[in-house]
Amino acid sequence: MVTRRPTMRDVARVAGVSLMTVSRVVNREPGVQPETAAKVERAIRQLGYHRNDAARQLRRQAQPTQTIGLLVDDIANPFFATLARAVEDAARLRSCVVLIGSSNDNLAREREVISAFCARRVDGVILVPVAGSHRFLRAQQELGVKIVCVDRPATSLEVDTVLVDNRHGAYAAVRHLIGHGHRRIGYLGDREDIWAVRERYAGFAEALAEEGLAPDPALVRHGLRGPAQAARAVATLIRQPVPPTAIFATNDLITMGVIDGLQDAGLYGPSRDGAGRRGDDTAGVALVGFDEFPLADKLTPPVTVVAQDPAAIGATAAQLLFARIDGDTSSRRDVVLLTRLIARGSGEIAPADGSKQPG
Amino acid sequence: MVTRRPTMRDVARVAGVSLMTVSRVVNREPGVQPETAAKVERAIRQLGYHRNDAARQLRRQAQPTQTIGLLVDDIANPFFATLARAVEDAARLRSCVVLIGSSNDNLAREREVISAFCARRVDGVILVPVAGSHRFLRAQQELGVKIVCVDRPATSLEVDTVLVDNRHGAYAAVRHLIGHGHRRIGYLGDREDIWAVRERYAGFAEALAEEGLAPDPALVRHGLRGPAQAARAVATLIRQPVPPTAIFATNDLITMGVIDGLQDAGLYGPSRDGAGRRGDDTAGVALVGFDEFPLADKLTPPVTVVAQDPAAIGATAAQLLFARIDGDTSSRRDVVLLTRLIARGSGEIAPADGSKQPG
DNA sequence: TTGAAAGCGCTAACAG
DNA sequence: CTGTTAGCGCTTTCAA
Repeated sequence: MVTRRPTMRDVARVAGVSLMTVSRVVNREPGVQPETAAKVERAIRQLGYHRNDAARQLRRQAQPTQTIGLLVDDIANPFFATLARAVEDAARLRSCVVLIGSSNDNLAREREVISAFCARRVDGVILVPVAGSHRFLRAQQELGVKIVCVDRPATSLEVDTVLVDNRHGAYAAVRHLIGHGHRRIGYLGDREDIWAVRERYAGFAEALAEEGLAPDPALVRHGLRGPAQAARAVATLIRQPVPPTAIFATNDLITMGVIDGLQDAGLYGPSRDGAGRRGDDTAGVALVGFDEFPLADKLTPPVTVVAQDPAAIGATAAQLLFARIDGDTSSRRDVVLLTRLIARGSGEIAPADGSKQPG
Repeated sequence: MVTRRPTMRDVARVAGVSLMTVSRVVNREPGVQPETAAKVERAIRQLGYHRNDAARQLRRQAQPTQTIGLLVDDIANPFFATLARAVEDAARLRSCVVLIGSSNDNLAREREVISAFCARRVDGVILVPVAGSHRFLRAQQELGVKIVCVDRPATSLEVDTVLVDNRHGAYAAVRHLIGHGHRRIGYLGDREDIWAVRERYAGFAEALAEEGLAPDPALVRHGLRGPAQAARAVATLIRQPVPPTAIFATNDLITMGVIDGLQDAGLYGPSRDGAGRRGDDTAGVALVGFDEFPLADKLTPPVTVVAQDPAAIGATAAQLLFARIDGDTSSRRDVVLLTRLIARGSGEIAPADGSKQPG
């Protein structure tokens, strides 16, 4: 049986007091006789009354709704899921609730979801901005919705931003491979319209340049979406006349795809006597991937990665956002968190061939 | 600069019409002169007007808020993250937005989060119920909040539920190990107060019973929370005088911990010449885990699992919930989805010893 | 086709 | 300490 929700009026009637007294009790405002309050409490319990926050919000105008939005690329991705958890934890400490959405790297969808968030009057939004212009957010910003960008900066938007040192992370990864004797290093990257991806490519190129090398177009693949495409791409790379001896992958999904592709080719796995289906006497291809991922340390060989800390990113973003919601009007802040190279094995494999051939 | 949000009144003034006309245009109601509508549209754009859904809701009473809540154990867990994504996708098709929360398997926290959801007048909640009584949800249910339980049934609550065949999945896993010659099978399980865990244990016991065996207390560990505890537990199991030749793990996190523990003991990894730190000449311990997880197929050996389909679970739950929100008042429905044993290698390892010793 | 009035559930600002 | 009045932004109802 669905009953009408009891209102303060109902509670007031039952308790035999005025509506205002109920309001005061409900909101724990001081200055209510304990006995009166007790009567009201009793009525509240009896009726199963719960405050209607929407109505409350309507009246209290500028007051925060204690609701924020979180828009990530894909909440099913462990990286964003961990980030989301950190945001949620921070929000809960403030009795704030989190609306979640996945943009799927699609600007129209991002817009649509943000719109839905704003229609519910969120206090703020933490956003992994997709490529393209975010000018449409300006309007919301001017209406007081606080915005923090994460993972990538938004174009045409003055907002706090939390990033990691993508370029240096990629640089360190490639230096690491170079340090282990590699000269022919393949690059498998996500869509170039993603800022972080461009940064990582720049780091890749910078490390090569230091060695007097330049990215070899035959060893570079852009625009990979997901593991399947990465697996196919790596398969073509290693079938070339002079294949790469090492691979740099620009994110977790691509790294997983690369492992898949290399395993299929017998170029990833236990060092000798493995069931490699071809290239029996090869020592395998070295691999460093951007992004930590579950079980990276459990593979054979364990995967060397450039790790970001998604929980720290989420917590930082939440901290910035709530500061703004609390009235911080200082100029825009950019936070850059460090990445960390975790050497585990896959990145320390020596080149299979004699190496040292000129770039 | 933060401006006051424009209201319908503002739009009406600018457009030179009445507030009601604006309302009609905003809600695409028929019966407005195209020219009048155009004037209003122009004013709306000029002012950057957006409808205040909270106020709208207030007046439209019983109408849905197009907001649902999703409460999982931990959104950072890939299983729940994937489920969440499926729910979100279903919601988006209805312009419905999703509030997310993690209960951390804590009843008080569950209550708190659900409370926050209901204060925002969600139309419904998809819930992974923690152990304990959920009677407090009855009140919300009577006020019209639809509830669907997922992964575990809720006690003292009449609600639609989406489950998987936990018992049979576990049974199949253990039969599989028995079929490969194992008789001493270890059990590493999560907290017994979780319904699904009890079901899985029952399936484990049932498979053993068919073989005339009973669970050996020395090989059974309950109450494991997370990979670290599982790793420690497996370490003690295998140090026993007569260790298990195979392990059944009741969820993804425990499976990962087991792999960790076994790797440390040199009992998991490439079959020979591995860098096993002890037990050099052992063939390793067989392992089947409940739950699929990323990279399970990439480990050495690849991990045999009983897979659930979290996306299907989420989609099913969303379907049930939205049917209720749309007015389906039929009696409670329980959906049970099948699990699938995926043999990959770790579950097909033969017992290290001569085996065949009596239970 | 358009508009005026009333009121959803609540709180701010005053009275008593 | 408690109550009255007005009104948040919108929709419902009815009248023009």
